Amino acid sequence: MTTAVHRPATLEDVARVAGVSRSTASRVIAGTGFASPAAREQVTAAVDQLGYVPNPAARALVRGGGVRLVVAVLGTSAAVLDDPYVHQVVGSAARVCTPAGVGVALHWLPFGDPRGLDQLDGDRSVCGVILVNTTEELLAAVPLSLRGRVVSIGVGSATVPSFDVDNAGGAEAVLRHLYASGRRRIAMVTGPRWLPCAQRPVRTYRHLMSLAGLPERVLPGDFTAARGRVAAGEALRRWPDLDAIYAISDDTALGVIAGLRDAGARVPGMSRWPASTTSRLPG
Amino acid sequence: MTTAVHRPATLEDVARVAGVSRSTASRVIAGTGFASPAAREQVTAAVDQLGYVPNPAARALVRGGGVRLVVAVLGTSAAVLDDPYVHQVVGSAARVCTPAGVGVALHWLPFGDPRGLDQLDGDRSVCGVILVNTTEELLAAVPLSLRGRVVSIGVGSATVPSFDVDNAGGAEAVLRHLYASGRRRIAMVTGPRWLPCAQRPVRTYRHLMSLAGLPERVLPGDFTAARGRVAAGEALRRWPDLDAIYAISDDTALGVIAGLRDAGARVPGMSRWPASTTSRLPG
DNA sequence: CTGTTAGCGCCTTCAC
DNA sequence: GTGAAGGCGCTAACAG
Repeated sequence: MTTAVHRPATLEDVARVAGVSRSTASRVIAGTGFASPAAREQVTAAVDQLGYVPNPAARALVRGGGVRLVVAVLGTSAAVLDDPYVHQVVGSAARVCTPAGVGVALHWLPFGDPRGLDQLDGDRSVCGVILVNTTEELLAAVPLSLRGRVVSIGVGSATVPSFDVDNAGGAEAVLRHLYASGRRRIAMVTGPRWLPCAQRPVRTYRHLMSLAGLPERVLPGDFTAARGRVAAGEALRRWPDLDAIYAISDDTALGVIAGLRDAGARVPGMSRWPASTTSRLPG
Repeated sequence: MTTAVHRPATLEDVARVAGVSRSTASRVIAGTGFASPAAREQVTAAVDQLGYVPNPAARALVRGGGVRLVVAVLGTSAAVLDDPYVHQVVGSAARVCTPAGVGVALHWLPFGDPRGLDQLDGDRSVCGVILVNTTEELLAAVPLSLRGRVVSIGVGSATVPSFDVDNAGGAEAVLRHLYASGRRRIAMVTGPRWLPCAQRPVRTYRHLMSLAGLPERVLPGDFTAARGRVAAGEALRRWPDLDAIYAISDDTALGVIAGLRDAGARVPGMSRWPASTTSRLPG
């Protein structure tokens, strides 16, 4: 029955209501240190009577921990931050961090400018960093004081642990599928040249094509739909007999599909259709 | 040339190096209050000599502001937090909040349980809330002390401002496109029944179908791919002459495509093909 | 214009 | 077992 303006409860309030000191309240709430069953009882009662929620900011301040996990994405422009893949990383991170009172931030690391990371390690509110689109150069630019708080998706190093999805396996599955459905003239739109972990699917592609005695047709991409669209046109021009395009990243694949439609090709199938049949939105 | 362990610089350090007091340093850094050009100069020099970054947690603590923006998603299960749409909201929010030192958190609001919001308003570290999948009930459950810090995507109220995309317009564009490409037996897989803003495209669909003298074929969906897949099968069973399915949400659309392929239908086109031609992954 | 003085909410030694 | 005291890094009044 709070009558006044509902000011969020503080530890002080809890302690007062529970009839104990702040220290005791803190101990039972943080679950650290000793407390008599009686005190414990009082405090927990007070907590949910007041709807008390510890303030992560204050907690982080005194503990020296941070309140933000940074997803740092290397790219040639800030547009990388709009990539669905990045969004998925951020979303998953947010979900995991929320119960711990940790928020997620999104940083663009300009390609070729290692100072971005220096800024992060001067920030006491950062408790961890996830590197996306990691290169060897980026790994080398990780400040010492950030070690132990950084992980990488893709390539890692002795001081930066890494994890990744099975790029090669995925590529193999897709290509075997295309082969099984009869495709024999398969082009590939790659990821950026400078990204190490994007080379794995390319190697797999080259390997499988050579195994099957099929021609290698590689077009450089950059994970964007725009590039996929253009690449599709190039592919059709260079290799008119194409019967499949393997594009890395969902965005690129959608761009490729758009590009194929632009050119009047049918997807799936890649056989041309009469231009007049091409659907278009009403003006 | 720091030799010792690189402890992140504090305002105190900056003030000492600049030869001024903490207050002065604070003023020029926060850009608030007066400061002589000379002092300003000293301080900024010290700042980037030390690589100083203000601590958002400490700042939030004293200012009474928060350090986290919460994206709160209403849904029947925690799985809603994995939705690509939610990820996009979180990603965009993170991008915007990062420069302000604000992190993003992701909360699931169990459908029919309004207490989730109460917890948020007891949390001093929360500076704002974005409601996703908002219903009237949810709007009514927004605590008074949260007013002014909450916005909604979709429906809003007198105290909760809202914004939204043009659902109806999007639906109309898609349906006109299908019509223009010759489709006349178009089914629709909807969003959840309980979500107000998901009803708009349904109304548009019904309206346009009746305008064109076409049959209404509506199947309930829930934004998931799984439901889309099942719905596609149902649609084919109930209306074997179908020549298009309009699905709301990308996930649902992908599920529908998968369901159509399960049933041996061709996409795009929706004409059946010989089952033997159906591609499948190699074991 | 600048420095001094109080805290923000919480945790963590310390005595008791 | 418990309380009192100090401080995390920063800003917002105040005096000078």
